[in-house]
Amino acid sequence: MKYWLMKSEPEAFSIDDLQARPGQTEPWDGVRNYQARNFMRDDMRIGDQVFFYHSNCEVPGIVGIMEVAGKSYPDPTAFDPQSKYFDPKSSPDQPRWFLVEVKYIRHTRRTIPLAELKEHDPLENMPLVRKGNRLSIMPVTKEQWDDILRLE
DNA sequence: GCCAACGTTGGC
DNA sequence: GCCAACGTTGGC
Repeated sequence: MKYWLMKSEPEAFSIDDLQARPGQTEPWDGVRNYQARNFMRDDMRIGDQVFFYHSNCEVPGIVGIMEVAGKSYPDPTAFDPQSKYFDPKSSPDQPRWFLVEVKYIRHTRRTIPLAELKEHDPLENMPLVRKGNRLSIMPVTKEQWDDILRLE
């Protein structure tokens, strides 16, 4: 089993929004970055554990845990001209963007702020805490996962 | 294939 | 709201 971290702006989609879908999976759509796409398309497996991270908000940080609940498939929002994620270069025949389904597991007991993660030396190699990092989906090692949960 | 211009992300 | 960092686009 692998571990991951996925970012979302809470104004667009928050951990509370995910929780509000009990027993349902949620498609993690709208990712338009090749590296992040490749993680979803090629490396994520059902059952992988994922930190939910709130970005671009008052207190950016880890707010919960979810689980990969469905294998990857082409992101349908890329085909929809009405969608803000529409990409005319992606077609059902030759899809460019992919997503996975996720499901809610739990909130963390508190928001674990980015500022705190940055001060925690064992996490210094995480892309998340490195300057200028914009990757919205990244792998997390088992050691990092356990470390972060100890900060909870 | 280079690289300047532009757009986006996301912390602060 | 600002702006640094970075990815993408397109002219040449």
